[in-house]
Amino acid sequence: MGSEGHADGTVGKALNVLDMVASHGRPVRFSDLLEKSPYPKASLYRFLQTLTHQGMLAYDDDHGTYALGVRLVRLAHAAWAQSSLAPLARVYIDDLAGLTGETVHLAQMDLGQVLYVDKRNAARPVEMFSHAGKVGPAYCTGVGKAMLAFMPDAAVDNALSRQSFRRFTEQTLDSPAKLRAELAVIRARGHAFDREEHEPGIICCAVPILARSGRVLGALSVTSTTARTTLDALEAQADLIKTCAARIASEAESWRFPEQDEPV
Amino acid sequence: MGSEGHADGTVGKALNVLDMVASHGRPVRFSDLLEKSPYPKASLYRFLQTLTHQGMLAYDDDHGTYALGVRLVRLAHAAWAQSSLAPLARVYIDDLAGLTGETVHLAQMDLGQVLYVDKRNAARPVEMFSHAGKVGPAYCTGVGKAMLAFMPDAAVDNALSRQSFRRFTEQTLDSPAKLRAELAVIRARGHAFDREEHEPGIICCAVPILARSGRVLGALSVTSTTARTTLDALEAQADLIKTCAARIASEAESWRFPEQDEPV
DNA sequence: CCTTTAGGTTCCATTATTTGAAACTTAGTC
DNA sequence: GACTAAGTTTCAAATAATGGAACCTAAAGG
Repeated sequence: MGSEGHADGTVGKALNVLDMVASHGRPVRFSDLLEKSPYPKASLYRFLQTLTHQGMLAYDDDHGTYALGVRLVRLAHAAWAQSSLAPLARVYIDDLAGLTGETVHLAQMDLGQVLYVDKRNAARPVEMFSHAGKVGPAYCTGVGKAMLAFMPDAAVDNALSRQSFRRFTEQTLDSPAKLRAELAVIRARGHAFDREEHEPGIICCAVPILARSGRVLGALSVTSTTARTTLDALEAQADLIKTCAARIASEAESWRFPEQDEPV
Repeated sequence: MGSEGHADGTVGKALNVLDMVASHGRPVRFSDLLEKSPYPKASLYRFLQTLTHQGMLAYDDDHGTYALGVRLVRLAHAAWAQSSLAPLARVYIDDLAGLTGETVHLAQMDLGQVLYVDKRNAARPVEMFSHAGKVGPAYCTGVGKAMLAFMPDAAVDNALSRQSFRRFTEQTLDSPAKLRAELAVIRARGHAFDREEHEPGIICCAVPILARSGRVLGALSVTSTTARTTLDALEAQADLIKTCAARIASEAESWRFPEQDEPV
């Protein structure tokens, strides 16, 4: 929430307003926004007008509320298709989910947060859009730690400065120092664990997806519950996950973006 | 496509640039954009800088290309969750897919185009994000015609002015007159068909999702192939689909739901 | 080794847009 | 019918956007 960095120019301010609507989570009234907003009434009003007219927001006449507009859904489809690993990783993830019989997550780093871009749930299929686009903390998730462990120092510093280090469970690493120690271990070992650090009973084994250059492209994890398996059993799958990650990385290197295809 | 609305203000122009990047379909170089752009070099440059700095675009240093940024994926998740029918329709769509054993689409109208917001594919599950966010023509799809048939005249006029009326198949209704005649029939009958008007072999039966006020919230369709079934067989399911649509509408009423039509 | 060229970036005086206090208009209350 | 809260419009002043041209920089050509 309270994010608002330096809104550069009018566009930045307008996008900031967009975020304010998004972060509210449900349709929001003008006056509610006005309270949270750093902008004067008239300015906020005009931003909302513009964004609505542009289809980025939708205004509900009956309730007098603003919500995010469908144009965003359309843009996001393109964003997901053209700038996430998900499309090219799909077949490999399917394989991995099939082989392990567990839930597989594909994530990327976004401003110090983990952004889930794809998911395969062996048990219940579908439910995907509900997870793609979702964000989580980097410091207490397997994918987050796997990516941090292989990022350049400057990027790690930046990312760590954005972590809350809130203690979700007994196991949560609740300080930069503890996390940095763990990252060293992960870098040496090549894979990360989530030892119920984010949610009780949820464990995972995660590996980074690395370009040949060493750049972190994303991370891949196999997730399960303590009721069903153990960390050791998950670690036994580590090589399998690494192989899958390597395939995705290799695919990403040679990726040529497809010509605009036929719609629908 | 030819996105050319009147860009109001700086924000509108910046969003137009965003669309230009999106419509290119793959990472695009500055000079490629410059050719398509109505803006002078320096202005385009600054828009790209701003959007990149804002996370709406991502710049690839290695290739010197711009692509849509992950911030959009995050925003879209929120948009989808708070302003589409999909979240509240999910359970009903699952039912319908189970009962019919066919592919079910949930769509909404967006600037004269059909925007698919959810999908259940009985045969192959998943593959969802790849369809949610996708757009299609309104004049030759079942969901598109179902919505048009129940929209107010002004909105229909507006939507029709945006249709290409390209002939995808022998059956495509290729003029406003033919379409308007069909819409009258659909309004009287309560459901629409796609008689292989968009893709050969693909047929569907679609119904609008209407608020109590009569406002069109979206549309629901059951899709199949001529190889597997017939229009008559699909029509036999019409009441089932209508019931499902009614349930979704009723669910939507009790939720605060933003209006999303009224372009320009 | 020295052009030339193309793709990209920056400058800066001019111009158009944004700004925001205040006035105004509803729609709802007491 | 006066009072209030919520939303909308106005307008001169302040600010940001504009875009032609100059400027880089790296690679291609002579």
